[in-house]
Amino acid sequence: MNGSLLLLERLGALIHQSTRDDAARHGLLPIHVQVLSYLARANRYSDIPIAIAEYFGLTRGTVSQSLAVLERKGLIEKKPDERHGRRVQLLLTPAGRAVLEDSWTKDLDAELAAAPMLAGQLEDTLRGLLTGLQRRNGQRPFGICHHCAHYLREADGSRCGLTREPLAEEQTVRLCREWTMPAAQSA
Amino acid sequence: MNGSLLLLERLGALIHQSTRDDAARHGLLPIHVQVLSYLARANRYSDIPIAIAEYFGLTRGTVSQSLAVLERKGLIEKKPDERHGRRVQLLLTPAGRAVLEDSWTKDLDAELAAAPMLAGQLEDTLRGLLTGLQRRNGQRPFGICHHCAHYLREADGSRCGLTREPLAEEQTVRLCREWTMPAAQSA
DNA sequence: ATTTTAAGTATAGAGTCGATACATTCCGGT
DNA sequence: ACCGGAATGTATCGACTCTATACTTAAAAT
Repeated sequence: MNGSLLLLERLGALIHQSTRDDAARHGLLPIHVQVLSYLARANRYSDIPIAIAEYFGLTRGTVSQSLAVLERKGLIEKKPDERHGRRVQLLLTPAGRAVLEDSWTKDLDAELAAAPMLAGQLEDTLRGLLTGLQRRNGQRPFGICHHCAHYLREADGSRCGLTREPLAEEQTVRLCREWTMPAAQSA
Repeated sequence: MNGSLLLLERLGALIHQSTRDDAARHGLLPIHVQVLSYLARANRYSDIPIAIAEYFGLTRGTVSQSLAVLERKGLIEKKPDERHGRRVQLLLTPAGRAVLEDSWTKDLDAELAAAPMLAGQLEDTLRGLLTGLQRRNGQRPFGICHHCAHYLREADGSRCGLTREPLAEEQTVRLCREWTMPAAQSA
């Protein structure tokens, strides 16, 4: 029995609570803010409803309704994808971006600065927990291109080996639902 | 900007998601399981609706409704408190206890065992984060008697200096909403 | 060309959650 | 003993989540 277990459970509850407070300040619910935060960090393969469903472990129907609310409030825009008939690209509006400005993470940041632990070590531990939990839940890991098995560095930029498309530098630091762990670090 | 920030945000989302999965297995929602888990660890000063509202940052009305659901499903019982006319003591039924048996924390436990960090160090860091977040949210800290400023060790057992009542040993390891940090460790 | 899969939507039902109003009990001071 | 406020719990309304189910349409596989 690990003593950190109850602490992590409580920490999860507090994080959820802080997110709820943030959301309430804008007349929203936690999942709304979480979706906005996700979209602010998703690349062009991942700013679609199905990716949100996978990321948060929700059904497509649930996500569809939450997105309708966000669109009605003018926080996101739906843009049909010409190349894939059925797909809808989700874009943050300036108003949507503004919601992310004041966040509980400011507080967390301050607390972390005072934490009596090496930052890198804590990061490694948390990353390990995340990866493990995701694997156990049968979820996609949602990493960034630079550390992806499909990432190809080329003479004049980079390319995704899965879609064969060139990648704008700005896209490669965003979350991707196609992310795959390279063989080298498959521990 | 701390790198652990996004990790903790994602970890919070995953914890919530795991809790939702656990709850769904019993036809419940996350908050239901969280309330049951809380009641399993609350002492006799803290197994009342108002304490749950404080612990999870919800209004009394919201908690009242969730408790009605749990009672209707036979997972808790409400027992009027003779000494305090209006208060209601909340007790887990065997069925309620059974819900807590299979939990995502089993997975988390396994992951923690493989974590490349000293258990005590991680615990200290997490405890610091918790305390800081709670203070920033203006919440009660909800600790256990053994580390409480009101805790009095006596010849034949122990006593709560706030209520003047003697404490059964079994009660002193449970969460208490009256918990106060001793001056010595007020860092 | 036909089937299967993927992606999104629509709808109904249970329940959360906040807001508001209300009832009851306790506790303070006078 | 009385009054007023604080604490605790409940009732009700409205917006919304979330699942389940059924339904579309487009892409992929055979």
